[in-house]
Amino acid sequence: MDKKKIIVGLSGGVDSAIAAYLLKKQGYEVTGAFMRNWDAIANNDISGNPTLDEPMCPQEQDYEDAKKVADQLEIPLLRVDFIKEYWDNVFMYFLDEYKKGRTPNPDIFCNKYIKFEAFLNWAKAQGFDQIATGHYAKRVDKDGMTYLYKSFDQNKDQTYFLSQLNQSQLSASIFPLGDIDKHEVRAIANELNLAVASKKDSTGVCFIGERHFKEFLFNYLPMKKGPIVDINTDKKIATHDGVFYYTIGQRKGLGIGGLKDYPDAKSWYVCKKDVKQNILYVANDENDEHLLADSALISDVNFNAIRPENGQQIYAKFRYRQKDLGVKIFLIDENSVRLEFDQPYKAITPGQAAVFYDDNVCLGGGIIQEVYYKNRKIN
RNA sequence: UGGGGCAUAGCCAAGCGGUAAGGCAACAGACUUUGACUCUGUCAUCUCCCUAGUUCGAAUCUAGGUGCCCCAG
Repeated sequence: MDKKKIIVGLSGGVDSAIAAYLLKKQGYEVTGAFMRNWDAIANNDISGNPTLDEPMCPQEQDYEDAKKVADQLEIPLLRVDFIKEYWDNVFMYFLDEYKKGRTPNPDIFCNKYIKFEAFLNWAKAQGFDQIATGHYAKRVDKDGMTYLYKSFDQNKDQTYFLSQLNQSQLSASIFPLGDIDKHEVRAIANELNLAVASKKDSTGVCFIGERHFKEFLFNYLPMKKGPIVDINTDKKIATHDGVFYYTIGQRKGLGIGGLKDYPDAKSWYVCKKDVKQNILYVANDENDEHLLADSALISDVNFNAIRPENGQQIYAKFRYRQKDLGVKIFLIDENSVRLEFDQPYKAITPGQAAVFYDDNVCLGGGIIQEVYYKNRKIN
């Protein structure tokens, strides 16, 4: 039997490097691919971009690192761009959501449309059997289905970002890091003497990078000042730069401090956005009732493998790196569900992903559409 | 132009003669492949509106300015 031909997305980081190494060790015929999906200059990513003035743009630096890794592992490295696809399928969506006053999660769409669609299709066309990535996630084949499980390293688990993948995407993918933790990844990289063994984990929007977020959005969304209103008194207490720059539960960046009428003032938190009237509502207590929700309507629902039962008790994650929270799931139709929370949860934000779990099984996920508290829609 | 009150960091605010609390904001770092939250750290030193004085020593007392507020006109 021929060796399976695998192409690994090499980002220039340590995770994908070790993913490639493990596959090679397992006997696959491994090729690396470096993807570039964001052109800062062409995409007008100017304000809030800390790396504009650097002699080598960060993607080229990452490419150099990926090249070093490929050379050390003795695998070929291909290069491919999906700049247009990224702009059309991820970034436009991202901006549209912001314009609606919601808080999108671009990386979930990046996986759905770029890494596991554009890239996957490209790889197949190049004659590869499967693609692999350095995601911390586990693929489990059982009963003729391909399931997505949380990674062994619970702290790094990235199934949240993979929740929109379907059967054909999952079955064409390999996640070599599913059974080891980050320390081990670093340790292997050190043993191999990899150039990127100690490279800092990358953060920020995938393929774009770290940005001063509000300034980054200034590039694409016009500033539009309006009132910040105390939701408990309905009084204007400050001015904002445009409701879409803020997200529910946000504390930093409001610039509200030391108000005469609030001698015991604590920190202020965003609890509601009125896009139409351009009003930002805030509450003066991190435990304010206006931050709570007890049920939500989830749209764009995808189940990775099987559909849960109607009314089943499961867990949901409403933000990456947030604890799994107990919910009951009610199936409404093919693409939407309603979640009833075991108890009120804080800062549930429309536009963000709700990802469903049954213990370690990632069932799938969707986009938070409407949020309710005590049967009243609060967004 | 009579009386009273107040002037402390970006904002709110302690201090009442002994060598500038605290909170919010901001900034930095940690955490993090969204965006938040969270945690840690920094943040008044010819300084407490200005000037002069009393005192060993004043943000704190005195006098005079300046500005703002309230009451009465």
